[in-house]
Amino acid sequence: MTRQQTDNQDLFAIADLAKEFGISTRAIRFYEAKGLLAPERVGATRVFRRRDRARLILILRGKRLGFSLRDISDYLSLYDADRSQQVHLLVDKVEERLASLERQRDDLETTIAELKEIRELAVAPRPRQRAG
Amino acid sequence: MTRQQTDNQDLFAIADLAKEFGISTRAIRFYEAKGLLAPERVGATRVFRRRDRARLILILRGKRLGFSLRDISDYLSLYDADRSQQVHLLVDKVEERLASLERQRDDLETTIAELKEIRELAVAPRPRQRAG
DNA sequence: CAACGGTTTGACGTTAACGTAAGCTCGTGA
DNA sequence: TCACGAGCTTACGTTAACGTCAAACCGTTG
Repeated sequence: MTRQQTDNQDLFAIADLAKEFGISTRAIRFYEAKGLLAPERVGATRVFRRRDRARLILILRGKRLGFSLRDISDYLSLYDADRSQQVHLLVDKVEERLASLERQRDDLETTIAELKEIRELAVAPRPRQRAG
Repeated sequence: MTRQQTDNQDLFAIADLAKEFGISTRAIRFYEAKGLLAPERVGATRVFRRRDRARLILILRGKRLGFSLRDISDYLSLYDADRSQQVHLLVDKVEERLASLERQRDDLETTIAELKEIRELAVAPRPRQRAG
């Protein structure tokens, strides 16, 4: 299967996504095996739609944030929690996630501030060796 | 060796730090093996000072941010880059780090915003089933 | 003196997240 | 027709970050 071009804007081969996001096809299959993706099949061949592509974007962002695939899986379930879940249960999970993310943001801000300070100290005029 | 109490405020046993930060002594030894910590020794026993404790705090924060020990090691070297490094080299590394962290912060902000939206949607009055 | 709690150094086990290679199928172009 | 490229499954290999013993060494306390 090669790139889906003229026929349907909405269908992607596994190699399309791999190339677009700079990951391996193996990784994508792995995400499917872990339940993070669920592409359709034509015969044995995976066919990805926009929805799968969107999920993949979320997966990769989660990875950049340092989350495990397990975490990301939970996170994704918050997205497509249409109405299968009890609303208050969903909200609880979302709140929990939010709290954790905001803690992470604080850590991040602190780290950024510290690095900026290091930078300033480095470029600042440093104490000169006193003669004598 | 038990907790260093009356004698010296500045000395910690491995178990002290482990308990304080809720990690295993194994983990601490592992960090040392990876060069992230370098406690002194009294005989064979490790003795940690405030400096080591401070580094440990940075290590754990790095972990919360999803960094590998390798990354954290590089990061720590920015801190104690007294004057062993060329200033502009240090600044380059710091800038690089900063850029990466700011990208991560953007990802984080996006994620937080999305979760808040999910929360709002969940609690918002949902479209009612039309009779008829 | 003997047991106990804390520490040490191996060394092997484990989990996550893929990498890599083998072997097979299918559609297509020379 | 047949070699090629793309895809599939199965399965073993790899790295990181510890967990989990095991065996041995103090210092002290009953």
